[in-house]
Amino acid sequence: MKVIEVIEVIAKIPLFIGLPKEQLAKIAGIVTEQALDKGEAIFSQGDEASGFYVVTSGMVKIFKLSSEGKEQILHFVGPGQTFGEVPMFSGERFPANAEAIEKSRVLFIPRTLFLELIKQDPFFAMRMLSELSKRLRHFNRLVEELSLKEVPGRLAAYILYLSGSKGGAEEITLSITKGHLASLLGTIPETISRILGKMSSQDIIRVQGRKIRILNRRTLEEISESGKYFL
Amino acid sequence: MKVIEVIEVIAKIPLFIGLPKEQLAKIAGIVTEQALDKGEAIFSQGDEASGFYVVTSGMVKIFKLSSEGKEQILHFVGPGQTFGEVPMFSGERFPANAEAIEKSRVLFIPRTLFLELIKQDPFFAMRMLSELSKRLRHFNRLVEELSLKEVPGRLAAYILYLSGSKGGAEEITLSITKGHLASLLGTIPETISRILGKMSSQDIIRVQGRKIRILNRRTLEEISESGKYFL
DNA sequence: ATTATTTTTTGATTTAAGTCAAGGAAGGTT
DNA sequence: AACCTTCCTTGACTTAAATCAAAAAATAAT
Repeated sequence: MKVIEVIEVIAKIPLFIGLPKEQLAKIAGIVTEQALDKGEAIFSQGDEASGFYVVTSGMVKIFKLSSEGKEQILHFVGPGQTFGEVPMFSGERFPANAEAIEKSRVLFIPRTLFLELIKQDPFFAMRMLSELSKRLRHFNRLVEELSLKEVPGRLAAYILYLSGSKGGAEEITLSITKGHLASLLGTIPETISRILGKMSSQDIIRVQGRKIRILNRRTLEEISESGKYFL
Repeated sequence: MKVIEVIEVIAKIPLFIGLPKEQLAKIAGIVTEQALDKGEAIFSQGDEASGFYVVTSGMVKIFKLSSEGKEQILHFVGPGQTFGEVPMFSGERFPANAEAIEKSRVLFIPRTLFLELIKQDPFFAMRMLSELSKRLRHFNRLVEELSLKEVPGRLAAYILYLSGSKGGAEEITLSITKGHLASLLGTIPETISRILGKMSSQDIIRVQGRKIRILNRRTLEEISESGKYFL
């Protein structure tokens, strides 16, 4: 990857938006690129967090593993998004695992560089603050969904969320497999399959592969809000 | 509450530790105090976050409400601890409810004051960064416990956590009711009661009111790690 | 102390969702 | 095309935990 391309990528990271060209060029000179095959691990729970990552292509999953090997996916990270900043910032170890779920490329930004940036531009910390509080809100939502609702409610909320982030689109396309979706919602593929099947048979949605078309938004909202839906 | 007392309280808040006396005095001149009865609401989900709070006495619970009124407690806040900074910082609305669970007193610190502080001392933002990433780690843990483990595992982990925060003490005392504990662990009082009963009958712990004595730490750790325990 | 209120325990029952098992569908590879 | 994975669906069964109901215990109030 050329330096110019790297600058283009990092200039769009929320953390780095608004930085002067000279600083961006400096960063671009230090970051290293990594090519990853499908299924390749980037780091594991407990590893030293000596820097953080930006996805330039592909898709990375961040997940925890129970002692039996059952995984709970915390989130997926796609192009332009970053991961690993929080433990990097506090100098801790990574609290979760990261793995590419398809052929991907990531940039690695070392901690030392980051510390220097803060020294040079104190308001740089402000942007970081904003990012962290966004993350907190996201976790807040995750906790709410995992504990307040039953699986159909979580699934309905997730479909509406995807639709909403596209301005109320009637048709959405999953960027992940249904198995991954299951883990993201804290359940298993079989359960997701059954609920999607039931919702289809009741003409609430229409499912074709990874495409989901919303036929009855009202009902979907009810399921999401009340959490009640009988299989 | 006298100004001197207020200064003493806020000087111990992680966010304000290390600030010069003049700034502390200035803050103390602006904060307002609130006395709360048991069960009194401080703010509700959706309210404008025009500032944040510090508990000076009593206990406050932060919780979400499902549409049926079932509550999931996110955390409890005791003397010296703060709540509401995250939405205050990002200028959002409160994402949860706050309510005193006993007679309490809280200080209110307005957003405007906070913004001025950042302007005057950019490194003030650094302390905030550190605090936020600690919160994130905490949420991380909560998500893990809610989704990776069954209820006995969560309870075992919670008991060990309380013991651990007391340097491995064999006897711990709950600062909350068992009903609140249930909600905190994403379950109901009956289930907590049954699990504690079973653990007692197997001499893993001994329960007397809100006191819990650990008799068999090894087994407790196994339940926490494997998540397996049969009632 | 006696009443009232909140908290905790116990038992019977229901239910959502997990497990196990096995067949299909889809996608990629040679 | 035929092959091989990986992904998805369906069915029968099991189980952890929620719900419902009611009594006992502990706290607080008068």
